[in-house]
Amino acid sequence: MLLAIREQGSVTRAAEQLRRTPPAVSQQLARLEKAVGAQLVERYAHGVRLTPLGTRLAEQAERIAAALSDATDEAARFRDEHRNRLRVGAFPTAGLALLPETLAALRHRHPGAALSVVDLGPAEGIDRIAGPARRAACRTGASWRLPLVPRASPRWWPSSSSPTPSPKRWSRPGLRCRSSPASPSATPRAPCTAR
Amino acid sequence: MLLAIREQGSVTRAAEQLRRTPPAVSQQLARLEKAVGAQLVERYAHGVRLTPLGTRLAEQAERIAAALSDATDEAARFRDEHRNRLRVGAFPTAGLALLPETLAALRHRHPGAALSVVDLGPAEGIDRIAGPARRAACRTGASWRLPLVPRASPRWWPSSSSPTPSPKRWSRPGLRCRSSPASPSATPRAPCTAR
DNA sequence: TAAAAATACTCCATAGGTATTTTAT
DNA sequence: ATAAAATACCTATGGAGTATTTTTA
Repeated sequence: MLLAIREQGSVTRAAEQLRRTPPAVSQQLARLEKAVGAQLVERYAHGVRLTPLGTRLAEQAERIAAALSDATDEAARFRDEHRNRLRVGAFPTAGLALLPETLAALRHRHPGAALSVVDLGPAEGIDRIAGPARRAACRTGASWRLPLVPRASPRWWPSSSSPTPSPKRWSRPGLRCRSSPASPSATPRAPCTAR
Repeated sequence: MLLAIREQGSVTRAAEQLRRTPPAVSQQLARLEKAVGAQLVERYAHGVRLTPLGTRLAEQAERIAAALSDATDEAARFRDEHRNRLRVGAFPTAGLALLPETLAALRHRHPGAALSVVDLGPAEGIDRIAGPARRAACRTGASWRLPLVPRASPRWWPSSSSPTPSPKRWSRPGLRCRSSPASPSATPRAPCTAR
């Protein structure tokens, strides 16, 4: 507010700039002056001027505002860089049975995440995870007839022993997530999951 | 609070450091995480660790806190430097008649000012203002028998024409003050005043 | 006299506290 | 099982609004 007052040379115009009413600005200013213990502005005919101390404090306020906006920028940039994009591969049977609640839980834990699902046969698609393109982060699999042959990089988790977890526990934390700096990957309670 | 959490590695201990209860800190943290839109800490057995984004934001918070404390230091330093010390010289008759309400008004306008009064004869004491020592900022005088001989630097204001100003106007703004960077000087409605 | 700023007051949003539940090892 | 964190709920401080008065030129 001090910066707006300095810029506008008037409490009323500062209030306009800040989308506030003049008394709000005037009262904030009064509180600041009380806290500082000295006048920061002096009135004149059509507005208000900063005193020497007011000017100094306004310069400090500039630094504070800059640091503050740096922080919000930083956070926004970080969020952009680490936007969660998760592609899940699943064969239809498993996908139908497991993915809805898994995805629901994921959405709940990571509201901003961009989730997508690709349809894969039980055996194919490991390359999508292990291969250089990394076209999927996570997939379902099952040792049914074809033995799964994990290559070097994928990691496997066994499915949970409880086939139907209680909705209470499931609703929020049922989904275990292992965060990695680049992209968090999830461990749904599926027959078998690879990343 | 983020800084305290980082320093203590625990919400509870951070709360102790901040003289708050743990839920207060936890809720602030939750608000910040909601505002940022991402987790800033992760729980473990006996406390909490900052996430990478949390760490970055804590570093920004350090800058903000530094700027903030710089500002308060600056204000305190300014106040110390500009502590208002005002020594008024007056000859007894004028002092008795004029100084009480003058000083009361001064106190009202400058609650932090250190006011003092020295007793001077009508003619003596101009040196105290004009001289190199500047031992007084302001004095009363009168063209009674001895003509006043202002030297180079003192400035003179004539007394007010209204001998008894209304208490309403007098109480707050009746005293005109001319602020100078070093030491404000006042213009009481006195027979004659020099600075 | 006319503008802008400062007050008086009222209301509501939000920070913080107490009591309780959930989590992690 | 235990210590810590998170939640639910409540209270109260204080920021902002409306209406009014005071101030400055």
